[in-house]
Amino acid sequence: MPGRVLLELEAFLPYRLSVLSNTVSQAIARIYEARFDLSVTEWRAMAVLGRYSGISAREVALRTAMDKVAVSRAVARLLDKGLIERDTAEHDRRQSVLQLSEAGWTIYDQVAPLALEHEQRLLDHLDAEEKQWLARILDKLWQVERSALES
Amino acid sequence: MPGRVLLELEAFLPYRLSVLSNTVSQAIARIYEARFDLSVTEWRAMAVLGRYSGISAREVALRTAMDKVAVSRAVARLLDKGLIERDTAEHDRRQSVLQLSEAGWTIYDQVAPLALEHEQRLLDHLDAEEKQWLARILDKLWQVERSALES
DNA sequence: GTGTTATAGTTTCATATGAAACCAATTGCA
DNA sequence: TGCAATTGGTTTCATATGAAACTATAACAC
Repeated sequence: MPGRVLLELEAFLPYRLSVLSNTVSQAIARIYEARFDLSVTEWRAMAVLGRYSGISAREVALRTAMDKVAVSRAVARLLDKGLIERDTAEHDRRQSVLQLSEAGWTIYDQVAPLALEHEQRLLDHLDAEEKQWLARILDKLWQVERSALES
Repeated sequence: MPGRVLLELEAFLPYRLSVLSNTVSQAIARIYEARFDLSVTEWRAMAVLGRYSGISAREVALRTAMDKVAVSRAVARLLDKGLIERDTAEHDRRQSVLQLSEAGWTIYDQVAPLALEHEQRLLDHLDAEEKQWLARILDKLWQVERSALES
């Protein structure tokens, strides 16, 4: 066996990120999937629409890092459930103009605090210094991947 | 609008983890999907078998954080491709005993260095201090979620 | 020992997903 | 102008996925 390279999965950053991210996301998802019958993609779309009302599907895709097919389907289901409203942009009739409906806001106002609460519970286990480093490191890694995507 | 809680997706830890993790994993996956016709689940199974030869499917599932259905299917495909071998455990004939085949090791020896190289490229953008904090913080968050799962 | 319960792994079924093809509106440009 | 290339969004199709049902073996209770 000539100097074989062994990959220690438990210590492999991409793997650790993936597992951590999945367990965290699933924990939160369980909250709103069961209680409000929302999928992760649906909630993500609602979350950006709560923050940026009136944006197009394309912008939802950009801001949620979902692909346009996923957004198209999430939008269709949310329309179906009456949680969002859709118009056509006047300046460009290809684009949609999306916003939460009354009913959508009612759900948003229940889910958003729950999600933030869960995040807080997670962050509560880190001290102030650790939180700062985490934010900084995520920013950096984020930018690395962003620039890699463009090249 | 009575003191509405707004969720800023770009600053929401679970979301940032998810996006970062996905872009990182996909970047690596592209390497071996195209070149070696391996899916993420297949490679993960191979990775743990490279490190822990002779374990059962159940243990593969535990160590990869995949569910048993996913493992079952990955194992089936890897057997098909001749990249792993399967026996039955003598002490418990329900359990399988899995290991990489000759051909499996040949692929492993090509993919493992590529994966580690990609990780390195990512970590190269962090200085020593940042790397230490990252490791420490991931450990902590990991444990939080682990203990949450048990309760 | 027999009956019950638990575990390892597979199969089934219904749903989720992404790539590619597609349609419609817009832009670029000769 | 008119026509090719681009863009926003949807649909199709083939594949991935997970929950639940299932099979086979093992462990436990009595």
